[in-house]
Amino acid sequence: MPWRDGAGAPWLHGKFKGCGYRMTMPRQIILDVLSGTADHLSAEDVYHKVHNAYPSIGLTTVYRTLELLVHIGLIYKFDFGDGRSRYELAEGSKSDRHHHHLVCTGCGRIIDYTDFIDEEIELLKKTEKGLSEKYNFKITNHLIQFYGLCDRCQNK
Amino acid sequence: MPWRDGAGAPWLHGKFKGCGYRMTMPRQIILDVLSGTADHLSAEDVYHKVHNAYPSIGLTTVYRTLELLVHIGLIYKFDFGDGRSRYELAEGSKSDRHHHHLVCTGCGRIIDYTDFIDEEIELLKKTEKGLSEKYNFKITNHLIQFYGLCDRCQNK
DNA sequence: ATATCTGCAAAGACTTTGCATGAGA
DNA sequence: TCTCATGCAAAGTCTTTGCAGATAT
Repeated sequence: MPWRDGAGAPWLHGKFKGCGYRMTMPRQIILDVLSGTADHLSAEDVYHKVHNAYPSIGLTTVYRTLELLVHIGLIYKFDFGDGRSRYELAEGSKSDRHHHHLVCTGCGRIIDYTDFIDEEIELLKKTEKGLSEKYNFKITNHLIQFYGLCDRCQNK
Repeated sequence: MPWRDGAGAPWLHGKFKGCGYRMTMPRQIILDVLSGTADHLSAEDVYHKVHNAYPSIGLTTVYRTLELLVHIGLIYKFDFGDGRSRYELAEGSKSDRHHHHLVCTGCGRIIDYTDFIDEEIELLKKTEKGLSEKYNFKITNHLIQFYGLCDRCQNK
């Protein structure tokens, strides 16, 4: 069976094979789904979207693939406090800018922002360096989120 | 039954009553436990510690009390990625400085740090102001965490 | 006195695991 | 061919809910 013309098909094969993993239909389609949305999908969201193109897929496979993709570094896993994990493509995969999140504690809406990112990055670099030295802690990642009420939820 | 000489007994009564809640033994002891540790306890951690002083307490009450304390703003709830929520006293309660966390993805160890906090706060204020205006988003809280490997886990 | 709080048991929600079948390289 | 991946079902974990009895004010 030929590969679908998925978003990241060409170089993803290499990425998978290089790590000793096989490129399969479910994996391809899950990546397509993640590439094709700007939302922050939960495992079940992904499952439902994938189901359209590939009805026989199981939720287990979705979980296992997402875990794998996080491990490879192709996607990020987030917790926004609503009890389920959410996933989004890592920057390298798309022409996505590095961003952080505004989380509405009223309705759960997530807003991506890139404002002040340059200054943020600068401070983060400095902080990472300082913390690495002081605590001998090898920093690989960071998380910044703001919580509050979105415009809709303020008027209630 | 007289009140225990708990850490925050005096002013907490007021805080509870002012919000229409009753100050009970379980609540008092849970607060004592949270005040008496620098760790980031899970609900079950709290349950076990409270159990020593008050064996009849139920895990349900711990969950309900923690939720209440978060709601009142006396404690913060965190997710460090290990599947369970963790709690720590808010700054006002103790003479605790505002801090953020280093999370070791190897062993789950949490390190509090206060380095660069002043610069961080400054940038955060600026960012909060900018984001509030741009997205009409009323920011109430923020979260900053660094992930990586602690000294022990790097040598494995 | 009475509205709130508690503990137990059961249910709920999300995620992981075991295992036989199926599919990629 | 032979290992890796999948799907189903079942189990696992953390957390929430329902309800009768206990408790604070």
